[in-house]
This record gives sequence, structure tokens and C-alpha cells, in this order.
Amino acid sequence: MIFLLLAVELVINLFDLKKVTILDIAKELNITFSTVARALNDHPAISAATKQSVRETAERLGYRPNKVASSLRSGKTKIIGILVPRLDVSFFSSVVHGVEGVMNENGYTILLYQSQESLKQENKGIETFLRSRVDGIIASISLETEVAGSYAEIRDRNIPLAFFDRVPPELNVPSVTIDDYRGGFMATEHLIASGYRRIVHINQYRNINIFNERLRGYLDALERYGIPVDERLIIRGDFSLEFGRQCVRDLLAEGIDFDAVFTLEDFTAMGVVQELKASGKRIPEEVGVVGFANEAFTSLVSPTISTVDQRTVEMGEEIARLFLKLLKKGDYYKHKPEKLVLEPKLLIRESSSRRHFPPSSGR
Amino acid sequence: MIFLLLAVELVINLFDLKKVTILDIAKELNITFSTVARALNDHPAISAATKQSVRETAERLGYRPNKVASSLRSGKTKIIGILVPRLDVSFFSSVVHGVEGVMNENGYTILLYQSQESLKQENKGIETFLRSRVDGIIASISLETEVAGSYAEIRDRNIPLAFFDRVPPELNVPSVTIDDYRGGFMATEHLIASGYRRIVHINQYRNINIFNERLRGYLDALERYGIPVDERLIIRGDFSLEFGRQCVRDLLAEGIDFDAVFTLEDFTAMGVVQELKASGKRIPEEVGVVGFANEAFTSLVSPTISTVDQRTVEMGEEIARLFLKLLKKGDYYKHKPEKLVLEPKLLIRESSSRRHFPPSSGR
DNA sequence: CTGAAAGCGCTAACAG
DNA sequence: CTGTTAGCGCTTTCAG
Repeated sequence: MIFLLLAVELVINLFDLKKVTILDIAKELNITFSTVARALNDHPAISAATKQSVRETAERLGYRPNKVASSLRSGKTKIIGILVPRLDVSFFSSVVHGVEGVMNENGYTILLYQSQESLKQENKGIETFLRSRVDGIIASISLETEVAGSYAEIRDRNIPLAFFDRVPPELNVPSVTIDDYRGGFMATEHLIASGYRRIVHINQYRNINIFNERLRGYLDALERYGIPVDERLIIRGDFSLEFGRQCVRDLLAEGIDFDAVFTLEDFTAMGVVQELKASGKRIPEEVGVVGFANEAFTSLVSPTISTVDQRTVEMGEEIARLFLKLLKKGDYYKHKPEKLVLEPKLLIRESSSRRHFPPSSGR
Repeated sequence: MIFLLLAVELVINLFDLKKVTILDIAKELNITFSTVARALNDHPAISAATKQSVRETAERLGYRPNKVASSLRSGKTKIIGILVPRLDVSFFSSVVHGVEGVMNENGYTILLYQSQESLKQENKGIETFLRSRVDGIIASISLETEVAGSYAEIRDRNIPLAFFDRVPPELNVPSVTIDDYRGGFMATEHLIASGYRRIVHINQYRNINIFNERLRGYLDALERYGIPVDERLIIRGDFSLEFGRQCVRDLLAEGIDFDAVFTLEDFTAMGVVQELKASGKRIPEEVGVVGFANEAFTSLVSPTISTVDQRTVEMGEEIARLFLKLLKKGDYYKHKPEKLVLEPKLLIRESSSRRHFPPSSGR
């Protein structure tokens, strides 16, 4: 008989495993479910004994608090939406890695969405986040996003919003970026200091703020050291390894004189290096190269490629921390938005390590 | 007067923007909220006219369906939990990229959790997913997970669960993996075919199935071609670039004869290449090298490194598709679990491209 | 074709 | 210290 009862209970348990609620715990202990709720939430006005027994039976019955229900009631989901262009780009996956780590320590979970660099997908992502009632949104805009349409609505709904790296221009919201201007300046200054004078800059054709800033840094560094700007040395295209190769081929074919190349990002720099090597140019003796992003391969290829590190994981951690501060305040849009700008790190490697010319000495 | 009314309405709208419900739409149209609900869900028994007007006022009022409420009621969240060791490893971020893409197309959103290779974090992630009432879980286990404890509970609760790449040994659940045995075999066979005979294999010390399989492939290839196994050529450690260098230093210091190295993964192979170059060994003439994973840098360094491609994005897409099939069935654990095994791709590059010795010709 | 009503599992105000 | 009660916003029967 006792065996039969046990067996029945076991079956019931297995069957109902996924629907154990605080009411079930309450019934077991002959108390009301609100007491159970309070005990589980460690409410101060509950006796230690009650808390203990509640926790035990919760454990025994395999109770899992239903976040959906508590979210509906409390209006807080403890979920943060993260919208990135794409996760198979190491820059973004590193940042998300950093964000998730910090958010997770603070009890938040990450809802992930990729815009695939498309404006339409981006808006779909925001719509999804809004419907999911996320407690906040962290985003980096797609290349297509020139005007931040859907983001305005997030602010109107008073949902915390912050950006990293790619920030929409007109929107006045918190953000974490690196100082792309400084990055461009440092890279160019370093090339000048190493004695290079005819410095090519490969940028891209879209009107993206961070990319324009790198260009501006390049231009200002030239000006600062009295080097004339030659428009033929400023090339715009769509960044890729192949485009880097193409640029070098074109420069050589057109007989344009140059002794260094500073590229928008590392894959382009890699293409430049490959094509220079193929053309018998010595790096860094004849041509210096500096990339941008500190992709893993830049320290492994030969010559190792000088580049500008964007401090990706830190960026993720900082945006998460900034965000947690935001969440504590009630009115996110009443305060002046905090804009954190990280200093990039210039990594000087073989591709630009020529003998030193002090910048002040001029030509 | 009319101006005042408009102003008041505007203020109210802005203020209530985030709390527009189906009830508000219903009031506007003098119908009941259940009609509104049906209209929004495109229920067949609602007139086209009603649907039209409901949709228009929904749009006008800035209505956003509350997924939290519908999830609570329907018991479905349309959210899939993804648990990966860490997102700053390109393998995992690529897979997640693939998964998100397919899931997103099918109306699911991704809740992301990183175990950071820790068993404790892994269990926290599962707990979070359970509490969030995700509709399913896709995971790749941490290196610490030798026994799949928490995963069993997921199955007991009849929540769809599937693994990719790192699959817990005892659990009989659906999975997508690549054929690591084949990968190990192909890499070794290729080295043998290229005339290498004293082939070192660098593996690692933990008892991880996929890594053991690569070793098994290595051993079987040797046996198949009648090459004796030399235990001194099988090295175990913790994989890293530095460990690869260390292994080569040790081999050379101990005067162990070898002419090729097949490593568990690419960073170790990179270390091997670096140290071989530093020791003046010619690659591939004196020593051949093959890695595993097809990291971006392997095709960019010199010599380019032969490796085994794991088809990461495909793996993500396949696991997502397999999962969608699972979700359609009611009883996920009644059927025999589908285990998809992808064929790895051997990529022969410079580091192992020596003159060809037909495998059958022997030594 | 539309309305009425119940309830998903929890939080929190109010009452003892 | 514990119980009562009223929803959160939606889905889904059951009636018309």
C-alpha cells in the first residue's frame, strides 16, 4: 500500500514538475501563497522557520519561480536587449561578451538581436524588444542607419537606451565609444614620427561618424606636422581585404608616390600588406602600414601589423556599467546623457617600425 | 477650446504611451477587448472591416502587444535560451550568429548566457532559462562539465534541448556536431600522404569527447597506413599559442625525432609554427603543420596554416533548423533524438604542402 | 461574427 | 508575523 502511494506521488510529481507554483507549496505547508511568496523573496516580516520550511518544500517539489508572471505583475523583466549589426564580427562579439558578463553579475539577462547591417532588421529588433518589455536597450547601429528613426520612440517610452561604438548622430543619449579621432591622429602621427611623409588613407564611402572621425584625425595630424594633404592619397571604398589589395594595385599602376598606408580597419591593412609584398615592396622600410581594430591576426602575420586597439571587452563592460547606473535613475531622459569616450591604444608592430624621425625635425 | 483639448489629449497620449492595451483600443472603437485581441491575431471569424479599424487605431495609439502577458497566458514565450562557454571565441560567436539568423526568421528570439567554461555558471544559466520559461535550450557544454547534471532536469520538464559541438556523453539528446574523428583522421592521413611519418599530435588533458575523437582519428590514421604509434609524440596540455611553442621547444630539447605536428586547434598550431621558424626549421619542407578550427588568421599568416574547417555558421543554422523541427513535435523525448554529424573540411595550405607521397606507397 | 468571463502565476497594498 | 484581495494584459473557452 505504501509502495503504491509512493509510486502515485512519484508519477504526479513527474507529471506536474513543470507546473509547480507557490500555491502548491502553500498547500503542502497549510499556509497562504502570499506567505510563500514573501518567504521566497526573503521578506523581512517572515519568520526564519517559515522561510526555511518554504525553501525546503520549494526545493523538494522542484519549484521554479515564473519570471514571466512576476514580470507581468511588477513591470520589470530584468532583461536587456542588445542590438548589434552582426555577431560574426569579432568586434561585436567581444563587446557582447563584456556586456553579458557584467549584466549577468547584476541579475540581468541578455536578449540578442542582429540587424545584419540592415535598417529594416534593426527596426524589427527594436519592435521585438519593445514587445518583450525589456528593461533597457543597448545598441550599435547598422551601416544603413543614417537617421535614427525607431530609436526616438524608445526614448519617448522612457526606456533606457545606450549606444556603443556606432552612435546615431542626432540622438542625444548615453554612449561609450572610443575616440576615433584620436585613433586616426595617433596612427598618422606615429607614421609621421617614423619618417613617412606620403601617407595614404583608405576609408569608406558611407557617412558613418566613427569612420569620418578617423579621417579627421588623419587630416589633423598631417596639418599639425605641416604635411600637405594630397587628395589622391585619400581613397574611399567598401572595406575588405580585397579592397586593400586593389588600392595598392591602383596606386602603383597610377604611379602615385606613397610611403605609408593607414587603413580604416585591419582586413584592408592585411590586403595592403599582401599586395605590397607581392609587388616586392619592403615593409616597413619602403612602405609603412597601420590598421585599425587589433584583429587577432594582426599580431600573428608577418610582418606583424601595427594597429589601433579599440578595447572591445572594456567597451562592453563600460557600457554595461553605465547602463546599470541609468537603470537606477527613474527618469533616464531628464539628466544630461553620460558619454564615455575611451582612449584608443596604438599598438606599434613591425609593419611600421622604421628608424625614428622625431616629429619636430620635419623633413 | 479645441486647442486645449488637443493639447490635453497629446499630453495624455505621451504619458500613457507605454501602457496602451487592447482595452484602450476597444474603448476607442466601442467594441470589446476580446474582439480587438482576435482582430490583432488575425482570427478568421472577424470581419475585414473590424480588423482594419482595429489595426489603424492600434497604430495610431502606438500600441505594442505585451509579450509578457501573452506568454503567461499561452505558456509559450517564443524565446530560445542559448548557452555557450564564451562569446569571445570566434567558433561560438559564429555558431550563435547562425542560430540567431534562422531562429529570428522563424519568430523566435534568443536569450544569451555564457558559462565562461564554468560548471557553476552553466547551472546558473540553465536555472535562468528555466525561470524565464524559454521554449527551448540550445547549448554547448563547458570544459568543466564531465557529467551533465542540470541538463537532465530540462528533459524531465519536457523542454526541448539540443547540443552543438560539445555534447555531454551520457545524455541521449539531439545534437549537431562535426565528425571530429574524421577531422583527426583526414588531417593525419593528409600528412601521411604528404610523406610525413613522425607525426606529433598535441591534444589536451581533459576528458572532452570531441578532443578524444580527434585523437582517435589520428591514431586510426596511423594504424591504417601502418605507422607505429609513438607515445612520446602524443602530448597533452592546455591549448594555447604558448603551449604550442613549449611543445616544440621540449621536442627539440629532448631530441625527439619528428617531421610533422597535428594540433588540437589553431592557436597551438600557430605557436608550433612560430617556434619552428625561430629554430630555423623549414615549413613544410622539414616539418609539416596542420591545425584545427580554421581561425581567421590561419589563411593570413605565412606560411598559411592547413587546418580543419568546422563549418561554424552552418552548424548554427543546422542546430536551429533541427530545433525548429523539435518544437513542432509535442513529445520531444519520445522520439529517437536526431544527431546530425557534419563532415569537416580539410583545408590544405602551405604549412603542409610538401611533395606528394601516395599513401599506399609506404615509406 | 462578437461578447462575457475565467485565469495564467505572481506582486503588493491593505488588513488583521 | 500572516492572510485577503485585486489586478498585470493577454488567450481562450463558452455563449450568443
